[in-house]
Amino acid sequence: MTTGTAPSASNKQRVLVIDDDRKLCRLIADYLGQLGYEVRAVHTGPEGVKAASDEQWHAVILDLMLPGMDGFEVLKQIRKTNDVPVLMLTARGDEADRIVGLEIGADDYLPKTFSSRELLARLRAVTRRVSRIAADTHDSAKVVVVGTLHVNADTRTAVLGDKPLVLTPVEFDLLWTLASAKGRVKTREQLLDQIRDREYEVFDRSVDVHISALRKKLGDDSKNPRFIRTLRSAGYMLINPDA
Amino acid sequence: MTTGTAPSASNKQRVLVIDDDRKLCRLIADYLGQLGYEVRAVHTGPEGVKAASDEQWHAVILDLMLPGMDGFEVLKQIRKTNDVPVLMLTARGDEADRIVGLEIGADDYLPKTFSSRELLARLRAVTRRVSRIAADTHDSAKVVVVGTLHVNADTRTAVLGDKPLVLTPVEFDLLWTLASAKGRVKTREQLLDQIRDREYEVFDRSVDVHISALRKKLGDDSKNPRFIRTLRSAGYMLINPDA
DNA sequence: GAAAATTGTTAAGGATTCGTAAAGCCTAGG
DNA sequence: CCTAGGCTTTACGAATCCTTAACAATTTTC
Repeated sequence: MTTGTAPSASNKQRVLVIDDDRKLCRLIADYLGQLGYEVRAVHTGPEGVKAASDEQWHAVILDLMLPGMDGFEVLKQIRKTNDVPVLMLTARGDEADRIVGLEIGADDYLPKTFSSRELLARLRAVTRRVSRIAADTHDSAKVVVVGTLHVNADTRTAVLGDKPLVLTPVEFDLLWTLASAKGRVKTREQLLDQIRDREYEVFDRSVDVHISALRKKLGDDSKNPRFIRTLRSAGYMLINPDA
Repeated sequence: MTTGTAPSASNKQRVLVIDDDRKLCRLIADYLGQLGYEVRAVHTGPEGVKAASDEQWHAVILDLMLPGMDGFEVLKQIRKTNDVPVLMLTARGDEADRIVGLEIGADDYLPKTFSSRELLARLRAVTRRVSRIAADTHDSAKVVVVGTLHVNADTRTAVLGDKPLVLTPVEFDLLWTLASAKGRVKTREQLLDQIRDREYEVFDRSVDVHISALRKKLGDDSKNPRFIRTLRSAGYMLINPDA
């Protein structure tokens, strides 16, 4: 019996905040953290783009006024690889910005002077819309992209560049599990849990063997991996090679 | 099941406006009309609920201040049968209303003093994700076409090329289930759920047997299938042979 | 630097999964 | 009660592949 469709590792909603105002970040993180969200804040545009493409998020909160790379540019970069819902932070009443933002693919905006309740309401509205639509179309965005690697849980296929990979069932489940947690470690125990209905014993090497096979098919070198990194005495992690 | 995302006869975007302010309705209709939208306005809550459930809309613009039935109630009624994107019209700055609206299922709001550009931007933002995702899933269609195979749920018939297929009830249900999820895996459990009121046990082979029968009637070779592909340890998938 | 711990890799058989034929079983209609 | 059609179960062969065991390579510990 395969699980295969588990969308994410934990069931916490993961929110990425991109804002150079650390105080505001802290505020948001505290408030959402209390409510059971998992929040990470980064403070520059490039960091934000990287985080958005390296890991899986349920929503992104993006400040339009960033030093260096401007918020619109960040949004555009994110949209190149990602359909994650994006909430823009704009100055209250700055209608032009909001319009441009919405037109290039933001999902909503939040006035800089938002109340915590409004933040929560908008976050919920925006993620609800996504899940509602996903439920409607029976298409729960089951694709994860990591660099040139595309993993599709609907068709259970993986494509590297333009070459489809021929994977065994467990290899695919393993890759999917790693992909939906890209940028975060997965222990052997978690992996075995997800891909197989089996107890994990400390001397169990089967995960290692499958990883080895996977790496071979990915053209990955275990000593200097582009995709699957080993974290000694911890587990494995799928990483974004262009970073 | 209604969705509000189904394409209408014309490819015009259809927008329903629910507002007792006829002047404002006219304004919206004119502006959106120029841009190729098809707009209909109704001026009471009950009319709005009826129109929303009777017809397919791409978006609804809803005034919260309605005589008689209040806007929130209208929204709740609509949400009972319908997932169409809803834009609320609220007084500028009335944060409490906006939050309540978002919480009971609105997708966005529009200040009463909106500019035409902002209206358009929000309309687009709200429908963009829907159309993006729903583009290739005609989920209310009663006919699915896969290459030369046509499956019709209304008549419960399937035709391959010009030859009608003679299917047993379960075979048809199975084919229909696969057809309405074409291009995506269905597990044996899901298939059994849909076609039969029966528990799935791991040693249950009846799905396999029906698939085998279906393939025979489809002239399909299980090792190199044109229609029904086996995904080992996962399930079955209907594929488009010319793709 | 040696020993211990951890991970990488390979190859082989034992286990799983699947396709399909045939037998058994159930139900509706005579 | 019998029949016929259809669904499920059983059985077995074939193909695939998962685990285990063994050894090599690497890193950490002492």
